[in-house]
Amino acid sequence: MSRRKAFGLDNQTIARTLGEIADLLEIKNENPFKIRAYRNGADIAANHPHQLATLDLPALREIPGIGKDLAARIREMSETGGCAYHQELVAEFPATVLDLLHLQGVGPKTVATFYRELHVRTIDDLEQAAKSGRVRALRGMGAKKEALILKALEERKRFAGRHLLSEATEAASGVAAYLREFSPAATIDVVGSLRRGCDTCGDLDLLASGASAELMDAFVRYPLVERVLGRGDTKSSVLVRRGFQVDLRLVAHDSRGAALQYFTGSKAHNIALRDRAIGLGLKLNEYGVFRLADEAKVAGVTEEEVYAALGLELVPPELREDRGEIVRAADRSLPRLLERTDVRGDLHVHTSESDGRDDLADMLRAAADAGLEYVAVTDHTQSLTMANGLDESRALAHAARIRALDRRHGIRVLAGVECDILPDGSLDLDDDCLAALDLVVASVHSAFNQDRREMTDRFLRAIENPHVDIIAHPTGRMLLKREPYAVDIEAVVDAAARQGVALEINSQAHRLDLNDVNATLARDRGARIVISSDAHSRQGFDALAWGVIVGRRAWLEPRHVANTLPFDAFKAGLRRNRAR
DNA sequence: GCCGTTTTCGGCCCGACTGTTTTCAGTCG
Repeated sequence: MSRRKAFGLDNQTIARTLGEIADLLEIKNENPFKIRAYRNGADIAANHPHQLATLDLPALREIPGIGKDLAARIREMSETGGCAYHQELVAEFPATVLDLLHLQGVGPKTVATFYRELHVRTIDDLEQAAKSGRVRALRGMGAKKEALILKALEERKRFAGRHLLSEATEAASGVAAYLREFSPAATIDVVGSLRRGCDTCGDLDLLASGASAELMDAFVRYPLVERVLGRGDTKSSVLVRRGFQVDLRLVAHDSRGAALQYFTGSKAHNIALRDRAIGLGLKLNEYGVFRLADEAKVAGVTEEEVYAALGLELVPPELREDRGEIVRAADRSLPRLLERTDVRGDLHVHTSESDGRDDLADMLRAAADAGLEYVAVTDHTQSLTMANGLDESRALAHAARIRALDRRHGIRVLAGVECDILPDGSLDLDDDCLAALDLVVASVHSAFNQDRREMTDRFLRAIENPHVDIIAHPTGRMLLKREPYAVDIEAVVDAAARQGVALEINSQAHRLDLNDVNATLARDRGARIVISSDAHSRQGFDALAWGVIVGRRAWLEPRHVANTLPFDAFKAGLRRNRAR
């Protein structure tokens, strides 16, 4: 297989361009279905497990949602690095107006008006226009709208919008607990992208079923509320401390199932579901499933019943992305998704010997308390001096201490290291040392700015080292902070599959790396996958829950994840222990 | 712009809230 990638054009870049075309068409007030087609195309590109730039025209057109035009645009981008249609649109509306779309309460129509009437091109232009009272003078606007825009501009500066899954979960739990206390008879559910387990969340969606109207008053009076964005009888939105937008919807008890389904999304999943409903002579909304013929309600109390009315088995929330789950639900062949309790071992754990907070014995006890059957202790190596990384002699001495504690705290142990992959792809400890350990996790912590070729070769060389068992956090992304390294993940996955090296889903909430899409790719290409906590303290094992969610979003079953195996079977399956 | 076992034309998911509108457009999810 050729690894040459024209312009190194990745799916995210294609997705961004298609998304911008959709935004610009929206500002132009184009055909909404054309806009949807581009939006859908962007979504497909962002979530496609294989590099679209490597596909030819017929292969692109085989992807549902990619037709003649989109396929041609993707090919054009792959070959030239640009897209004439996109440039044409940018000539009409400067790309900077797209920033305006991200402001709360500002949509494409408003952006078009600002640009046409006030020549607003940038966020700063808009701020000046609003401050000088020019916004309120526009037709359809007023003093209130102008004040709202100034507020949105201020908030944009304060809150950059998105939140880690872990933080969002914590914030949502707080609001939900408050609402449950106020209205014990109601059922409070967390829905939206949080329920689907997305790695970051823009806002938090809560659903209250069977609550009295007073719950809405209680909601907008939640002590952490900083601002009420909207207040209605059945729907309200607030901003709470630390920049979380929280939306609450109220429905009757007998619509809970339909509302859970509706507000969990995703949008693409719901559209596909409603389409299916229509085909069955039914209508699906947040209140239930209804016969089109006579409006009779046929389901809505539980989610199971809603899916059943559509001839489907219940789809786990993590799969609701319109990535084939509906067909599988119709066949009753959805996977038996991984669960936290399936994970028996943790293969990436730090102690105070390097940069962990707790000592070896405490970490082993905590791992046992977390219900684990085995744990690999993998402290950093010497090139990470600020983490007090181990050289060969310390690594071997540490390994002896680790092995001495095997079974001592009710848990089996493996003596390992998290060995740095140096910029040239060689490893940070010599081969004799690595060979003397039970397990070697290898990862990149330096020279992040290497180009795609160098970084990819660096990983490939590390994978070729026979002492490497696992590659940790393979793309190096830091959610909301740092993009992934420029690396050809497909090439890394293929090499790992060939060499029997496992790829890690790192469970740290700011990493979640591999992500769901890449984990699916790894599974498809036959690479071994492990889910590890990267714990740096006794509490760090809790993070495994996040990694499991990523695995679920990647459709992983227990059999796809090596550390669901019992200790002996896992150990025997390690690359170093297999006859080659 | 995409799609098709009744279709190559004519469809394409649905509802709540806000502000400025005297009946509705825009935004959001």
